Amino acid sequence: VSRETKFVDVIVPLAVPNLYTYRVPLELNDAVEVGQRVVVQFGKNKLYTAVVALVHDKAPLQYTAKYLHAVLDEQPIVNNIQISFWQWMADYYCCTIGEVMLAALPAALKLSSETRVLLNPDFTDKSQLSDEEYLIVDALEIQQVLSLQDISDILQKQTVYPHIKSLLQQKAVVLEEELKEKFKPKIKAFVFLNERYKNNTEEAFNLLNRAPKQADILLIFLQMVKDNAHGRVDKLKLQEASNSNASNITALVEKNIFELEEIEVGRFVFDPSKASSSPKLSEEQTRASEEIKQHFIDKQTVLLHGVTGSGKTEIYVHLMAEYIAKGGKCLYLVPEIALTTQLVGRLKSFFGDRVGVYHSKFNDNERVEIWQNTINENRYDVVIGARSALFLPFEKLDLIIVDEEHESSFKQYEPAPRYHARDAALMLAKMHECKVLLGSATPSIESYWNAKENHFGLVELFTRYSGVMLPEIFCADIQEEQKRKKMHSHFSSFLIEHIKQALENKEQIILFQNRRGYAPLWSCEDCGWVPQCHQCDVSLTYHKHSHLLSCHYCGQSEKPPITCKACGSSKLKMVGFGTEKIEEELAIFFPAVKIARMDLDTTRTKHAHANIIEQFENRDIDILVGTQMVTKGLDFDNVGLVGVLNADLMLSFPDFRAFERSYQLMAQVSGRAGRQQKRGKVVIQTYNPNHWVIQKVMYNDYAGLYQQEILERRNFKYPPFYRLISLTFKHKDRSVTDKAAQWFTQQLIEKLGKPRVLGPETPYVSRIRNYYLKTALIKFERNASAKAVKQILNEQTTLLSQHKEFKSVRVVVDVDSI
DNA sequence: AGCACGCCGACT
DNA sequence: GTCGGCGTGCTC
Repeated sequence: VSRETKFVDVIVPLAVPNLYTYRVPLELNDAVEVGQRVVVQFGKNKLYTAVVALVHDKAPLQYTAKYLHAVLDEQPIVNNIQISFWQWMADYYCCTIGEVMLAALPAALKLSSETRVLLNPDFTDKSQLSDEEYLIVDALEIQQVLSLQDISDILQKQTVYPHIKSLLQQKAVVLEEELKEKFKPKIKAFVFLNERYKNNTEEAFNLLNRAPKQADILLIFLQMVKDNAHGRVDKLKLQEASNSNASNITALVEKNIFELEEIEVGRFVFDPSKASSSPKLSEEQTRASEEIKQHFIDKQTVLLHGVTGSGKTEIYVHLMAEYIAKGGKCLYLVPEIALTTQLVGRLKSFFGDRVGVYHSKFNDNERVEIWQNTINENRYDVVIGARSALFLPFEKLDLIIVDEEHESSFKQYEPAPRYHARDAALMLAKMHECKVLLGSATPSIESYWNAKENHFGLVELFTRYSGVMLPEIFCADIQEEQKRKKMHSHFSSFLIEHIKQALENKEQIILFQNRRGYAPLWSCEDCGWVPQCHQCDVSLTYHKHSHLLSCHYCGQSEKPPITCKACGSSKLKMVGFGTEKIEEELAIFFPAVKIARMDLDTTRTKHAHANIIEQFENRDIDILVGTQMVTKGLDFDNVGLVGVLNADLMLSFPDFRAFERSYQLMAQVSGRAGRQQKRGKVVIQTYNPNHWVIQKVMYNDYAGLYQQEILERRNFKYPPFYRLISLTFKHKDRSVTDKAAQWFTQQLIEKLGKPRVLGPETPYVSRIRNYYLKTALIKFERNASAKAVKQILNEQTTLLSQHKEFKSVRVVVDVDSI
């Protein structure tokens, strides 16, 4: 044991800005390492699990450091790269490293203490106690242990600490902080035959001649164990197979015929690797894969742009297999929603149990298991996961794949860290010195620009893999049909006709209605025109209470026009309709048809999403109505028709990405149509069949979309030419929020210059849980120093927290907000 | 995030 | 008068 006094700087799991220094007790000197979890007392008496970020010998000068309570791990559970990655994320996304740690660690690794109140056994004289104190002591005599919440319930009061404090002084009670280890390894019970009866089963059966059920179980056991090298059988499976219960088996154990063994098993038991070789690539795919490798020679990142159905997944698998053959490790990131059993199954068929899967629908214990398996670096060759998989403790990564790179769900909004997984992956790759492959059928404008500017390598695939033709795309002109009175509520006769046809052909149908279309827009009933902001290139949003149209970005507002600026009609009104309504109406038009809906409401539970997909695959559903969910990662082989119910609603969403997103959604959902032998059809309902974005969709012209859109982005100062940081101000008093937001933006304008600051603006939802909201936006040139801007922003936030009128106003900072 | 301290209204 | 509510500041 070394004698010198050590100190550790730790990350506490709270939204506090700094690392905190603790003194290491001498006896733990050799036990403490960077990346381990330690127990520290932080504040009055709370214990927390902190992670060691630095071990050093410099005693703090300003204060006396507290001692560490304990070291939880023998080996680090977090490596140095992760700590740098956390720090980068905190700096870049303007949050605390504690918040990053909270997001990074699976909950079961973050134990925190609960204060427990116990009676002091030496305490007898209750005469001096107050009424409340008496109540507490009384309850403790019955229950022995109480939590602070229990006491609060008993007293029917919020404030309990003063009473506890008084009881402590009178030595009536003692406090205890209990830390609970939350991770429980999964235990499985196995049954095996007692040695004595191994070669003499007859004797065992003789013992059971008056217990037919048990004899039955033994018989089934013997059958099950036949092709089992270990001579053991899963207790639950035996129970199931013999249709018995736990006590039947216990009886056999008591008779010493069976023996029980409890074994810690992984939660993820795969079939043994099928060791299938990597997939056969088509000529096109081989070319793409070779190009990717060529680019990797001098580029860290490659963008793979391949139309839907071009077989990007096979290319990923092929590439990963090559890396793995050289001993490499891969991370495969997908949007949460695309992480379907279909995809995971495909990966497992190639890589067997060398695949780890990590996402938010796993429970804590499962996540800790993957975490620990990742530390044990040879366990997985590939980890497939949603954005949080970035935080796994990889020792060394060689390839990161970000599939559906354009997906906005890679960006986390709430809570902090508000990070974008694709962008964070690029940084993580830099730290691991590894390669990144971004893949999409409809790349984000930013990524495509990066590729065009030679920051990324670009590889494109224009043909579909299996020879399936790209679908035929039609427009249904809503305006035209309205004139001829042929619209049936939300359905054009054109679409209805195609639905009928598809049903007759026994083909399945997907109808797509964008939920984001719920943004309240003011729109012309005759031509679909939506008022636009003159300086921001976004649609104006209608605010009912003020009866004003206002811009989400610059905050300018105006009165709704009386007549349509496009066609002169006076039929202007608020619009928006959702999937539920569509499903309802559809059931009226097609009463005999099986219709299902897939959106956030119908997929809340763990397996709901998979169930709907399975039903659709089994053709138990004829028409699937859904939101964006239906556009993601699903491969069905019998979809004859895809309908987009209202393209205009997404085109006029008040967001500078409206066109990009509309194109992506329409292209992705169209990609669902088509069968092996037959070309699929897509019907897009719109007021503006000539809208340039719809035209690009119809001709599958991504390059055209990009060319047009990149001009708009430059003109209106949006990414990739400018970066955005959005600010949200919150306070309980409306006028305080307003004034603070005004003051803050004014200060920023002085420091950053007028054109770089927009707002403040009242967001559409202007009050949440009694907090009034205001928003503002910082826009700055791509080549300006983001660090400098963030520093100014941080200084300004500090000033706000010192301002006597505004100090209680919260500011939420969202960097690269979408 | 807790928890303490300190300031203010509404009850014994 | 005090109890208990809430705003503010600090935690190594």
